[in-house]
Amino acid sequence: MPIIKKATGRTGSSEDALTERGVRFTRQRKILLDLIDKTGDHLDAERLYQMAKATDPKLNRVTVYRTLKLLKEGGLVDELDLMHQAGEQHFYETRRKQEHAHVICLSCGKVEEFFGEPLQKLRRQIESHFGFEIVLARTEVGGYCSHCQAMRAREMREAAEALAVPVKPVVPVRKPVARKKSTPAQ
Amino acid sequence: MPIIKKATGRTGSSEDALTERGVRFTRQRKILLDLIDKTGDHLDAERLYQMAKATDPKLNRVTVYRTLKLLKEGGLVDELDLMHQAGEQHFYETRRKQEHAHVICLSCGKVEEFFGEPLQKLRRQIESHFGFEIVLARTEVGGYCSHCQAMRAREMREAAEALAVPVKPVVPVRKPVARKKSTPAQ
DNA sequence: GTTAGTGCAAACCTTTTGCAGCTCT
DNA sequence: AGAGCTGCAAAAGGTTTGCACTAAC
Repeated sequence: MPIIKKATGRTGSSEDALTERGVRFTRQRKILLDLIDKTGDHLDAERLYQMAKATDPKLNRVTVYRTLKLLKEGGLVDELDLMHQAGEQHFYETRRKQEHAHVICLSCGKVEEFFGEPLQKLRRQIESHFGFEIVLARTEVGGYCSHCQAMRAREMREAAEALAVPVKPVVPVRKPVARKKSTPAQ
Repeated sequence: MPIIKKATGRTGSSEDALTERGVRFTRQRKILLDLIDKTGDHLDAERLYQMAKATDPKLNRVTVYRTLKLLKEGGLVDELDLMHQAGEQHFYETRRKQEHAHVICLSCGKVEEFFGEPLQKLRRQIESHFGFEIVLARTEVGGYCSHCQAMRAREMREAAEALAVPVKPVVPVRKPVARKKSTPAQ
């Protein structure tokens, strides 16, 4: 398997990061890298595939997976799970200099990014504590954003009133994952 | 879907944690909860299934998944990805009072746990920064343990000597996931 | 002209679902 | 008795692989 050179200088685009060591910067890879780079969002493979098809209708889903694997191994993109909020797929973002945590609202799905010194401190402590060489780190936090907290409180109150029982906190339930159902003869 | 009561007291076993709110503490669930509780390891669904079958050969894989989902939603167990070091499966551990990070060696697969104040500080900062209500948090760190660092250094030196080229650091490559292959007519 | 990359189809692993029958309480 | 749970079979979602062909260097 080819190994791609880690981005060291980043003179301009990410193009410089590839090329060395026999890795080819093909049309397909250019499209995909551009998409990941330019979209601020966290995209998953399927969405990336759909977007890439707009530019190149012949581009195959498999190429998306292979490219993502390459970029991931080369340290150009990071893979996220986002707490599996929407299923088992992975999400991708271009690797940034500054490490950050992802904060996911389990109700509305909004993702916030948190930068802060505890992350650096954590990293240093783990390295010195275990003599560990960190290659990648990922911290994800799931819960409820301020907006959804208010909404949930209201819903809970209304439900309680409707049932005429005293309000009692309930363990939060993750929204059921929207699985695509087969539509048997609609 | 039934909701199970969060463990509040934990007087002895985890049994008290269930029972309320119509959730039944069945033989199968007892077996599985015991396994997760007593094994220090991080088990995935398949391994858990195999181990449970030793006690109850009729226990079905589906029951494992359903039980894990229940325990997860009830906050009794935490789900880990362990950096997908071994594939796409999830790993489980009983929820502990003290939050901790998982440190995974990408070479030998060893998992260490790190407790430390940066984790608490991170949590507090995220809560106050976003007004976020944290339900669960997960931080995973991948890299090389001290043992494997030495090993990799040696291997690299040897490879370099064999090729008679100057030593040059290489981007670490994740070990290929061991996929079960179909054995077409051996 | 080589070597690496692509597309296609088919496999693969992990997890979920539908439903009839069983079992706790 | 009845809600809740289990097992079974079958499906789904997401990802990977084998192979012949194509494109980048």
